[in-house]
Amino acid sequence: MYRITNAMARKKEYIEEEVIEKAMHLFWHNGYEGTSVRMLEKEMGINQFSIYSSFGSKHGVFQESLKCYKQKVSAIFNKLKTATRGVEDIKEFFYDSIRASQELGNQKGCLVTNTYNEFAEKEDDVIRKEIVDFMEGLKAIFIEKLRLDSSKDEVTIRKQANYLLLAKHGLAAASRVNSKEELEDYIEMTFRNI
Amino acid sequence: MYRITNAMARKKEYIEEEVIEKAMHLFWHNGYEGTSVRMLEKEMGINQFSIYSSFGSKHGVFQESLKCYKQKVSAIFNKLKTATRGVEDIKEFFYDSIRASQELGNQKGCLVTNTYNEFAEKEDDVIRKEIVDFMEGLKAIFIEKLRLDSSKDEVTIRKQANYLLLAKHGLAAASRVNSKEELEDYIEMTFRNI
DNA sequence: ATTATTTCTAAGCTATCGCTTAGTTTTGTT
DNA sequence: AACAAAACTAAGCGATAGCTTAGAAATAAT
Repeated sequence: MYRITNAMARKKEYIEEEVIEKAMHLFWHNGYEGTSVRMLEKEMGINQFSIYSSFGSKHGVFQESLKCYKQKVSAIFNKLKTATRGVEDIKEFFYDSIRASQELGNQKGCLVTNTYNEFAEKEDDVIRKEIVDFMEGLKAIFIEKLRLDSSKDEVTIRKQANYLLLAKHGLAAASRVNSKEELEDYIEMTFRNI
Repeated sequence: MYRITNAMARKKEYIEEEVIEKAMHLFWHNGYEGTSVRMLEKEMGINQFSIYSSFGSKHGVFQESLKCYKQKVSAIFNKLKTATRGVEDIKEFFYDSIRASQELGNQKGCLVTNTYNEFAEKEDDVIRKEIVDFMEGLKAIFIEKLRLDSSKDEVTIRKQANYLLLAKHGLAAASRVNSKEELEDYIEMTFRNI
């Protein structure tokens, strides 16, 4: 029997934040079901054992990927949050989202909304909470901006609901368009009467 | 050696049109990837052998299911085709679609649009053609109705493109809403400025 | 009744899924 | 150098995917 010591062990040969970013892009492009652990293994550049010891499960990798995504887009969120013009800021938010999606090298819209669609029929409270938080957060910001424009008018419950719809379907549209131009048309169409 | 005769053989114990309708509902509810051949076997009430001898492959079953769906909704299409009011008819088309979806016992929006989303990144020309034909057909009808309303105005290319977007995203929205009321709100929001 | 033909049931095929385990290698402390 | 702890490689686990096949059962002309 050896007594327990504080001997140090072998070092990790990868940085978790770095490999998760690669996983995120894979999930973004192929969806959750469309991404296998073997694919993750290849893309992340680490063995399955390392994946499971770092993140527990494929689901765990996905959760971390979602967090990574949220962090990547947080700059756009903060810009919208601190903006002061009103509805025009919301419109710009969508254009910022398109740009960010392209800069991140991905044309598959919004990872959160893609996930919302894919997980719609699944019973997965962890993911559902992540998504709903994101959507409701966006809705709250939208309503704030709306208040800036119509300081005299009341922001009715129904108007608030419409803004949640806008957040949901607007971002969803980004995942379905065939081109940047098409998405721009869609945004213009959507905002024509707000 | 027996000589070739015209002896008749055993009869099929199922009607292909009937079992395909059941398959369609399964695909509608769970998507293509979310539906396994074992599930089809159970739902259609026939053995895997029969599935493969009748339809060749899972893909074949899906193709027939899409055709079945198109036939089911053809009544709504024809109503829109022969309508004469204009944009108001398009709006009613969406409401008819909601009603039909509920009457067919399914709340998963439009099978064609769901398929469009699920097959977006797949290389599957057969399915893609089915979907594009459907969308373009709908767009053409929309433009016809638009002409009724603005007989003097020109129906620009850009306006036409917007109507394709409307067809695509409007139907897509139907697959993402949480309630009938939400979809109605979305339709109202969409049509507020057309 | 015999025969050819088709449909049926049920078992099994290979490939891949998410995940685990056995055993080796690397590490810092003793 | 001896040792415990952690991370590595690679093989393999049971379950399920889409699909096929072997053989029994049913059919109608002969």
